[in-house]
Amino acid sequence: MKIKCCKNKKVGSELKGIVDFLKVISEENRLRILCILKEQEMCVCEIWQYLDSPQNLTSHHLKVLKGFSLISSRKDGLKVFYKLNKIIIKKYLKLLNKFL
Amino acid sequence: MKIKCCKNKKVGSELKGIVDFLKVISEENRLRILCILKEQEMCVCEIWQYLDSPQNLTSHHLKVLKGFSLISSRKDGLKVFYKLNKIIIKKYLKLLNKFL
DNA sequence: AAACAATATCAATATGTATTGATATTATAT
DNA sequence: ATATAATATCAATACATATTGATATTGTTT
Repeated sequence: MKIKCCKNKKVGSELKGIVDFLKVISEENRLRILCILKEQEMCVCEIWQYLDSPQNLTSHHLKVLKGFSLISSRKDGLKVFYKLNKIIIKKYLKLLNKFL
Repeated sequence: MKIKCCKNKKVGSELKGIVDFLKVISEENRLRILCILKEQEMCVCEIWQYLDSPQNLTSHHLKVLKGFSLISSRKDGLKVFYKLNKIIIKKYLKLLNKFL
């Protein structure tokens, strides 16, 4: 019996990567941020009002998402605009679909 | 600006459902259990040895997965065999892919 | 330079979830 | 009936993560 995700080292570490990705997106605010940014680029002040979540908390979630390269940002004056990193997200989704 | 996942009630509750699903599978042992069961039906005593996770903890994770209908079980003497509920899992993956 | 607006950071706390150890349950075998 | 094997449950603890409140940073406007 060769169970891939338990015996194979490469597959095992891929699985850990997926788990980390899932931990990041399994939070309501963060998943919502991704959904919002799927439709359009947006600045923080708009995002946190859409979420109905305080500014600092939203900022923190954005940092987590960015730390995982699921989103990227550009500065424009006072504002910081975030946008979705569709390629990275697709990569993880593909991997997840392969595993499940 | 009509951001679906924030304004639309139905979409919003779908999102919460996805989050719950993601919370369940974003745990290494549980995801691994799903991967194992993808390949074959298996009893608890085999599963926990594959995972290298104690019996009671494995049993607990199985309960969580079953509570979400991601797996189902049948009894055969002393042993309990678990198998993947592929249809439910596919349903959630499809939904997730729609959102991201 | 001072005031303001948008964003980020940080420490403290709260909340949730995984893990452990001990024990209960269920079915089988002697 | 007793002993054993497989699984499940439960309370206690440990650990991780989200949230809050206060403050810092950065760029803009006057």
